[in-house]
Amino acid sequence: MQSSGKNELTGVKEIARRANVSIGTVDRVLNNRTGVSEKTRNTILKIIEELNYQPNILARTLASKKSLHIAVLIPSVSSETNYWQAPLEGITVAEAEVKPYGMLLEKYFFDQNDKQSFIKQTEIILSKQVDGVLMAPMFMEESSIFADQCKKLMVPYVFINSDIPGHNSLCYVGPDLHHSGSLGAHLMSYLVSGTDQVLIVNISKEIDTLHHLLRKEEGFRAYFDSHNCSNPIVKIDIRDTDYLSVKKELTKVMSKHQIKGIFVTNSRVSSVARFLEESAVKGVKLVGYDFLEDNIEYLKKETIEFLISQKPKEQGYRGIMMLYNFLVHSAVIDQTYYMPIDILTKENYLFYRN
Amino acid sequence: MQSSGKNELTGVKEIARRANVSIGTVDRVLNNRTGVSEKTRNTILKIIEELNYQPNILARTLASKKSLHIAVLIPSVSSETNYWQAPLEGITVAEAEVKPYGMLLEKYFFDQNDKQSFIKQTEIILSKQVDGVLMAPMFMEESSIFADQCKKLMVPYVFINSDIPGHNSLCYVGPDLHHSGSLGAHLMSYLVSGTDQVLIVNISKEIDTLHHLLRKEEGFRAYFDSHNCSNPIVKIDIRDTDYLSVKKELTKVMSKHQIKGIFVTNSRVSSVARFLEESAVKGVKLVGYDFLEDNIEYLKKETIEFLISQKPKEQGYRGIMMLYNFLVHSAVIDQTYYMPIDILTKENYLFYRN
DNA sequence: CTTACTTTCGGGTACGTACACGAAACCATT
DNA sequence: AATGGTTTCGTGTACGTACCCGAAAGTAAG
Repeated sequence: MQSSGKNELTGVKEIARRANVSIGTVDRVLNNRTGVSEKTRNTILKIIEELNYQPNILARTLASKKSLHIAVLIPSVSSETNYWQAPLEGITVAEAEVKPYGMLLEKYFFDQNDKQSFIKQTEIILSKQVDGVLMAPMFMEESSIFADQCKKLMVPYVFINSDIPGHNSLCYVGPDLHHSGSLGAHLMSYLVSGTDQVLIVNISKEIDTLHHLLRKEEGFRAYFDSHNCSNPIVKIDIRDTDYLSVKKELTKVMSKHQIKGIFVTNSRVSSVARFLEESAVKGVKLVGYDFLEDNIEYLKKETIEFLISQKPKEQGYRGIMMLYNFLVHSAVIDQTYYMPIDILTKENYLFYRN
Repeated sequence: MQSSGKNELTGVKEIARRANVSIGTVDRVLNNRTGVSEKTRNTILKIIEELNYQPNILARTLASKKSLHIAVLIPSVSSETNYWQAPLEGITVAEAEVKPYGMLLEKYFFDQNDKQSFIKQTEIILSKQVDGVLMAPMFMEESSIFADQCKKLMVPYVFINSDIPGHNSLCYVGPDLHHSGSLGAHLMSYLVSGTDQVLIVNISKEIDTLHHLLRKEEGFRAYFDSHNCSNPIVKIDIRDTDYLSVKKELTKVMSKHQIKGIFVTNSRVSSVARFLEESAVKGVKLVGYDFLEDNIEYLKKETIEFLISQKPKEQGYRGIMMLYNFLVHSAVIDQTYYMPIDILTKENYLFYRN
């Protein structure tokens, strides 16, 4: 430890000295409060400019007994899928990091299969006084309405995991779904040969979330088109997420077609893997999504060839940090923060960081 | 903004009140300074325990006019390779982040091809009074000596990008070279068929850095062994890094063997790609390392099939943050922080974050 | 020129911690 | 008991900013 360079003439005190006023007046200018004549305000402003004054955040948040309240609105971790565990963890890490700097998080969870639960939570949030919102806009319509209400209250909000374009959120943190699907297709192209049939599987109960899956499907098809692969592509939507339903649908389609590769557009890929294993199907290559325990098991056993993951934990972390940097450091925020599209294999999954 | 929950009875003042002493005494205990009787020290310690007291970092660094001085010792960004640009960027980002909290970085660069320049810089660092060191231990011997000197001075040091095991550094931040090589092999196995010959290329001038490349080669071979791939593996070391030398060596080996896949163990893969293109060789699949502009160009043109990258920028960022968390938050640091092993393709490189 | 009222500003205290200085208490010698 | 020395502790000030209160200056009306 060494003593720092000292005698750097900076801070409100120096500004006050130069402007020949008290620090109180400088303070009023800085926090643009009333009670300063236009003349002195200008001289002070000029001096601030000259000095390139940067307020000391430490002292600021120490002196200010205010806290920033952030509402977090994401799906609950259901027994059906624990995908949202990861973003929640990222949010919790961020929480610990920003807490000493005066940011408090309040978490609200909703049921992915129940729009009403979402609406109810938004009402609660609106009744409180919050300074920012981090949300997963799963339900298009309802999320739009809530976002608009936030905008009216001048409360910045960040979308996470999936986007609703056109609703100028402070930022979107999440995957580029189209390219994500294209990458799936690229990987698949290594696994099948020119004439093999390929199956796309969408497994989702809610129409709203299905919409996101369709963007991946588009990307997938786009790759095969632009690389003039002539593989026939079959596609099914499975609207019941339990294993038996999945099994039934897959059995049907697999008997009808000679499928050599399957692309599952979300984390439910483990159900498909289970099906392949149980029915002892050989030679079918599987590509799917997300670093979940179930999926990794099948990756290890090489039932799943590739998993694509988009750093769900970091999505949560970044989302909070965006709000933090905006509200505390008044930083300029990019409108979209696309997550990297990560490829997981048997060899590298051990080193993966969500 | 809302006012926070207030009247939380915490802080030195509360401790002092409960222990019936002044805050000065509490302060002495907290910073374990001398001048406190064993008895009162124990009562204060107990109260601190009970309250689960966490010192306010803001107030602490505000009141303390000390700064932490960190020395950063990494290769300079040469014209030959700008790999170290990325870690430097990460370090710079971290610098901006920790500066308001009283941490100052001093950067020292050395020439990768000149051990003397490394030694000279370590001497300068030792002559200054620093509180921590982040270094790339490229030269085995010299790095060991420097690390030992740091240890003697009780200065924590973090290794970045490559490790020297057995030198209990505070932490190693970087890739697991063996697994990295295995992944290269896995990817290669998709690109060649059972009997094709595969070429491993090490391009490096310095023996010391060559050592790291050998760890990747081991991993590569290990994969082929454990998956009983019978592909014949050829290997060359190229000790001159300029293009003409690379071209000469490659021409020789390619004419002698029927090579179908090439694995380049570091970022020099673009030289090999250039060779393939200029000599109009077709049907040879190329896998190599690092998200560098030259490499990406060839990835786009599909001359390079896969690039493996290990977040060089984040390595720099994490390295600094390790020291920050250790020195400022006195956090417990894991001994190794392996970076994820990322796979880059034509489809996903756009979204890659170093 | 008062009086009353508004605008503009300075001084003081507080946030939670670090650290220097000096006061009080303790102990051991004469 | 008086002296000197050491250990133990309390008080005060500082870090850079926020915010309150009241003083000074300015303005308008009588």
